[in-house]
Amino acid sequence: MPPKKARIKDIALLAGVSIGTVDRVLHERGEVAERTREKVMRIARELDYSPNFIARALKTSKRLNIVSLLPEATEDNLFWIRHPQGMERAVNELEPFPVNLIQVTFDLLDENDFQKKTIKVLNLHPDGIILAPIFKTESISFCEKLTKRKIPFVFVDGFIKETKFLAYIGEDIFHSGRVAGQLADMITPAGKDILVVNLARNIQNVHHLNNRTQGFLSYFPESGKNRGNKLNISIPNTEPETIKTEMDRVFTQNPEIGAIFITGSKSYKIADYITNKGLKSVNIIGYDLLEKNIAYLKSGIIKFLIGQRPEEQTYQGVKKLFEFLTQSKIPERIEYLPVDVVTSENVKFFL
Amino acid sequence: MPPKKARIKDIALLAGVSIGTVDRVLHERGEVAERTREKVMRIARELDYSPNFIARALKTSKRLNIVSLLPEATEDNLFWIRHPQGMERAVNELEPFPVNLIQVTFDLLDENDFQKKTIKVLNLHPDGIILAPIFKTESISFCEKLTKRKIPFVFVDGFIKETKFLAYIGEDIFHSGRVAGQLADMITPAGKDILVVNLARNIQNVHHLNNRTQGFLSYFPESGKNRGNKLNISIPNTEPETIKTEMDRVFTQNPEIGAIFITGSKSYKIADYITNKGLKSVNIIGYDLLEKNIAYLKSGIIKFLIGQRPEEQTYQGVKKLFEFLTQSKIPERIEYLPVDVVTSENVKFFL
DNA sequence: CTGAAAGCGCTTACAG
DNA sequence: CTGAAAGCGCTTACAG
Repeated sequence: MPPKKARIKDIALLAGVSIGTVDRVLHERGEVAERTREKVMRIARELDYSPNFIARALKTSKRLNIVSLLPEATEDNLFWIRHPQGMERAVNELEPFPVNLIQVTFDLLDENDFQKKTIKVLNLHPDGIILAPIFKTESISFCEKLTKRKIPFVFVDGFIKETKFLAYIGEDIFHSGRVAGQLADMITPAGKDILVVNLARNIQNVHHLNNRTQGFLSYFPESGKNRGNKLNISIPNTEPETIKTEMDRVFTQNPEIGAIFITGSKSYKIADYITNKGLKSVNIIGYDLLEKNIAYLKSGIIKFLIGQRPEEQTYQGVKKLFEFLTQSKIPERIEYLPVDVVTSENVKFFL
Repeated sequence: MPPKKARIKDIALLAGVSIGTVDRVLHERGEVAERTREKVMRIARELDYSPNFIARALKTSKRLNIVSLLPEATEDNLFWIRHPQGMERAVNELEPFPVNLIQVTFDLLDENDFQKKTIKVLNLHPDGIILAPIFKTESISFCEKLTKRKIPFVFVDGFIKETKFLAYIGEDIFHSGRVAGQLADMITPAGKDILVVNLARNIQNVHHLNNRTQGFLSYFPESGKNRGNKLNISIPNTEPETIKTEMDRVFTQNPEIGAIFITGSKSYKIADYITNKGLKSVNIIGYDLLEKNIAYLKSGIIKFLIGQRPEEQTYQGVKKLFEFLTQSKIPERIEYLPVDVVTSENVKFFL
């Protein structure tokens, strides 16, 4: 049995003041004599006072403003399509508590647009923010503003360690690459070569994708059985023509490629190429449960997809902001979500 | 903007009665004239009234009694060790709302003990129950009592479709077997044989394990590349001696076994055998993240473990009971959790 | 600078 | 059978 929770009434009684005064002290609303203030604070601490969250919620129908700033999901970049769902699910679950969710999106390829949108976000008077820090410099300056205004922010998809973020929820990038490496090693004959393809549209992702690549490659010398060459190419855009040219070149020089690892979310572009060429014995491993990737997973061209639970990232982001804002619960600062190994047989559970 | 929520005050006003009367009608506390009752009910429906859960929680400090009835985790059966953690996490998260969690456990091998414990559970005046229906007949009769008393219950680990359960949260048993089949197929040379081992201590599990076996085997004719024999044995107990005898016999008759699938959670017992024999090239696939299984996963003897999120099962069980009991939210009746594919590289995320 | 009072929406005990 | 009132713990506006 935990000791009965102290109420402001208890504090008031012990301090010999009214509950109004206690409230003024607790909320730092000023207009209180310094001596009174100190006394109240001391007693509150002694009683280990924390406000009754339910009573507070009943009284103040003030809605919490949670604002997200994430890339817009476009025809060309569907990775971001599931993030909103997680936030909406969280708000629904919180239901009787009034939470406003305002979703602001920016163009994944345009720093200027991001910057414009950060201003828009600030004008919305957010109580808390969910942020994907795609553009590093711009994100840092935005985060500094947030810190100055004491607006807590949660990172998803990646984090910038130089900022004072409340929490990061997402992938352990290097390690997810390692998992992919292990899978490639398992299903590829030991003598075959392995190709890593960086399909980077925008330069911002380079760090991210490099990290995955490093993780992938790190598996082999330490634990792998594969003895083939490890090749590594970047394809500057995702036009079928470009991909064909680059891939043709690689395959001409290295006919013994047995597996391809694509570090971005567009494995299906490479799967298109492999299908057209009729290269049946090449194992593809990629990221993210985009519709087109899943189609190739089911047809067997893609063997594994690594999932990073985009929906779960934003779901937990909203929940953690809520708990911090309403109950001062401090979350785990860095929470790595599991690296999901997805095949044609278990994919249905992840949708 | 949703329309403003109706309060009992609004109903009272429209019905021309006091809020006390409205409350009596809403709570079926009787002592209300039939005409009044009907009028109040009609207006409540028209206004689409639902109680303000927060105000109710503030007023009634009645604690909710959630009781779990699960097998006891023993030295010999550690699968059940993580279920309590999920429930405790849920209760913590619900925190400001008063929830009592009482955990009752029974002996996994003893129907009589189970039955005794069901009586104990009923005496605890539970508001809702988390149940693992290991013993079918006994579980059915217990569930009937619960239904009669209008006590909602949630199944984990398995469900009995003949009962009126509120929800099931757990594995899709057949399909998880299929996933295992696919993994075995991927990592085993096409010409090798594949062995399925049923390590069943208690007969109750047979249906469960058969189901996994069926799922496993179903993969090959439809989608597999493996052309070897599929063997299937049951080992009646887990004594090293027994295992050695049985396995020796199988290997003598079938020296070309390339993979072993263990349908229960004690793959480590088979891994012990394989290690002692020095059979390096046999791939083991098993279930559940027991410590000993994980050790073999890390050392490479076990290639894959299938995870069924035991902690998540009970976590969601408590949350769903809570939401049903306090807010009448009806959950998805059958919720299959993802079949987790766990390797030595991603295991750390699942612990 | 401080206190007393009203009220959030509901539940409960009491008076009639 | 019905109504009026008190109170859950907090916040807010007002009076002094």
